[in-house]
Amino acid sequence: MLSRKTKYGLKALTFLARQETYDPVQISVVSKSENISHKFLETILLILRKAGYLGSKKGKGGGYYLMKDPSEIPIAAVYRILEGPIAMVPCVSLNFYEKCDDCPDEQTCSVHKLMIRVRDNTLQIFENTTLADLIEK
Amino acid sequence: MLSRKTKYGLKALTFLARQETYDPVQISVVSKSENISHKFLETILLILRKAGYLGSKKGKGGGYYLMKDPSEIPIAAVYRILEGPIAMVPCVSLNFYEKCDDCPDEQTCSVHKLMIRVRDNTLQIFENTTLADLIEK
DNA sequence: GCTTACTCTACTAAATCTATAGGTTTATTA
DNA sequence: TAATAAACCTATAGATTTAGTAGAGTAAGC
Repeated sequence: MLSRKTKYGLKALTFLARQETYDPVQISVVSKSENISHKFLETILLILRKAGYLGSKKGKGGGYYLMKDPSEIPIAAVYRILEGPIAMVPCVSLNFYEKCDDCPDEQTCSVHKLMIRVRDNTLQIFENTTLADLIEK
Repeated sequence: MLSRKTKYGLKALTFLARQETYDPVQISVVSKSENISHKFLETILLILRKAGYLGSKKGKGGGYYLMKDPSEIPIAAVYRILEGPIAMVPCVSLNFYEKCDDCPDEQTCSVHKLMIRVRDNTLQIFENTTLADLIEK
């Protein structure tokens, strides 16, 4: 299941990518347009800013804006920041690898092999899709 | 993330599928071999039995056994029983469809389109992989 | 009728998710 | 320079889910 955090984050990013200019857009404008709680969106945008995808400006006329071209923001990156590992089990994660405590041998684990296939497939989509692809009709 | 319930369920099923005969295997045998809490596995196997994939026998010499040939048990079915929808958002789920409360129009939703692609890919793997495929080395 | 092993209901502890509250900081503008 | 606007930050609360436990009940076999 995709968390609301990630879903809202993606929606907010596409909203910003759809703007004609990259002038700052207020949180409240995004939150109203996309039906997202203002306060919740605040924390999400903050995370994306700290990750370097958004810039912000304080005070009147302030808001958030994209720091990169949408074509340079792969979904995989956004997903990892907001949701965490793309893999369904930590033992097949490339960026967040962890050994399963119950599994003595990954090589012979049936779930492991299956989940590698799922990861490769999902990864292929997430790495090769960028924000720019999402804003096309 | 794959829940432990599903992971344990898949491991238990492959364990049963690897047996030479389909004589009943005690929960405790499976739980020890696969490092799964006995009581937790109990509830998982019960679910799989009620779904028709396992049979059980009570009393001495009792246990669980497969009701179908491993090649007739697609991973997708097991996943849906134990984990729920394969889709990452309910609005792209085939079997558990639900409208998103925040989204006014699915046709123009960028997340929706993306998640349909992910679902199709994952589904393709889960539908075309059976228990029989998992037990091969 | 005793033992074995599955069945079933209910419960709990911990973690995670989805926010919300409320004050702080910074920038603009009148 | 005072007022205002808007992001920044920390903490926390409520709901839900997960993972596992407890313990009594039921059926099968010897």
